[in-house]
Parts: sequence; structure tokens; C-alpha cells
Amino acid sequence: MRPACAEPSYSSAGSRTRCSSSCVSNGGTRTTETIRLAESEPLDLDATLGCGQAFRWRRDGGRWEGVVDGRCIRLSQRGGLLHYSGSDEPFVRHYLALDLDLDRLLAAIDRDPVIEAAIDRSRGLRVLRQPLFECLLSFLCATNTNIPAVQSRVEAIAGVWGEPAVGDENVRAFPSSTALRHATEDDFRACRLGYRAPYARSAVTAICSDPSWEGELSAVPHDEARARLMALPGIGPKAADCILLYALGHLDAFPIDVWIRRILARHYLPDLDTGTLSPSRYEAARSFGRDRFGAHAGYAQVYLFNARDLLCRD
DNA sequence: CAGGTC
DNA sequence: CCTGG
Repeated sequence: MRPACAEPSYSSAGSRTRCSSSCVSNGGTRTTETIRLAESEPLDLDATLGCGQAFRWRRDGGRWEGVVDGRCIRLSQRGGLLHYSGSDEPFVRHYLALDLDLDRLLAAIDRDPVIEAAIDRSRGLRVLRQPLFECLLSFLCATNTNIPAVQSRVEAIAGVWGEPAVGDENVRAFPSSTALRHATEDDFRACRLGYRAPYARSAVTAICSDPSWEGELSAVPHDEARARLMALPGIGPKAADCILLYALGHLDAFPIDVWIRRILARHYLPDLDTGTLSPSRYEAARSFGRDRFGAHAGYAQVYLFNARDLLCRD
């Protein structure tokens, strides 16, 4: 049960647009409803859920199943029809950022042939609006590892401390920081966090020690939020930039992971090619991204990342 | 080795 | 560095 003050604003009346219509099409225990996407609401659901920005989505045939905010949600897309169950339209629209004028945004970041190729590759890919704490712990789990391993850790954490999800009791919600308050380092090791276990434990303690931490982080400006994130153990510049982009809505955040580094080195910054990515080199790459792509550089980052096979091959 | 961090 | 894919 969540306190009323934690209710995000997406549920406010008036968030629906005239362009959408929905209808009940299934008489089971779960009802599947449909959002009719307008021409001005491009969406590539597969790219959005599969690109590695969130870790609790699984493709089951043509359908995606995931857990967000304690609810088991299923999504599928056929052209301009977006089918959903386990949630309501305002939430789905908010989570998928369907209110964002993507065409206008993509036009704004489309500044050279490289990014243009990336945009052509997966137009309709959107940056999700993820719950903060889950996103934070997920990227703390994501250092020096691969995506399947991160998924496995996140699932394990939910399996131990998460409450049964609404819509499917066999699935677990991702726990709040409070629910993890008494989790020990060994508990996190048992979730296969390895050397990240003490970081996770300390980060949870730090967050729990200040009940207003999460709320303030959402209210504070980009640079201040970044500094507060990086003050947590296990959260460096890369993880912080991912959290800023995926959970805090700072669309100018530009995380530098190994793939973005390769792409920048190959097409923009030859000097970035070799050696360790020191903090100052990280900053140089990051500010290059923000300067080149502007206020929505984070979208450019996601599109470049999703086109990494295209942009890194010789 | 893998979408870094201390 | 932990450790799984």
C-alpha cells in the first residue's frame, strides 16, 4: 500500500488526449485494452522495452510482460495499436512517454548523418519514465557486467523482498528502499551482486536514513541530482547519468558506456579510442554529447546505443 | 570478457 | 574486483 503523497501526477485527469480511444476486447480475469496511437505518436515498443534501459521486461512471443510500480503489465503492439493489460491508460502513456512529441524531438537531435542513421534504425524508440529507486539499484547492479546478469540480480532482489505484484501473485514487485532496510551484505551477495553487495547495502542505508532523499532528488536540478547520486557508494558517473535519464527525466543526460565510447571514437572523437576512460575523459565525452545533440542529448544516446552494431562495424 | 567503480 | 552467460 502506497501513501497518497507518493501518487505521481500522471493519474491526474486531463492527461488523456483526444487522439486516443480504448476498448475492452477480452472477457477473462484480465482485460486487455487498446490505445490507438495517433500519427503523431510514433512508438517502437520492441526497441523501447528491449534496448536495455529497463531490466524487468521479457518478451513472451509477441507480447511483453513486466513489472512496474508493483503491477504486472502486459504490452503488445501491432502497428498503431498498443494493447495493454494490468494497468490503465494514463499510466501506460506516462511510462512510455507517449505525451512527448517524439518527431519534433528527433528532428532537434538529427544534426548529422551518424545520428540520422541511428534514428532511421529505430524511430519510435522512447526513453521510459522509470521508478527512481528500482532504476538506481538496477544500475548499481549493472557495473562491469552484462545485461542478462543484471536482469538476474534484479529478479533475485524482487524475489526476496518484493511484495506480490498486482495482477499476478506469482510475480514480485521491486521493493522500496524501506523494504530493503534490513537486507544485509550477504543477502545481496546471495542475489549475485558480488563485490557490489556492500555498495548496495550502504546505498540503501543512506537512502533510508533520509526519508526525503528520493523526493528531493526528483525536485533538484540536474547537476545537483547528479552530485547526490554520485555520493552514493557504487554509483559513478555512468550509473548516475543513466538514472538521471531513465528515472529523473533529465533528457540532456548523456551516459558514456563502452558502446557509446566506441561510437564517439569512431565517428566524432578519435582521441577517445584508446586507454582508460578517466573521470576527465568521461566528462569530455559527456559534454561533447550534450553540446552536439542539445537539450535532448539523452535520446541521441539511446538511439546511438541501439544502433551500435550498425555504427561500430568496419 | 561483460553497458564501471572504489 | 564477483560471477554468470
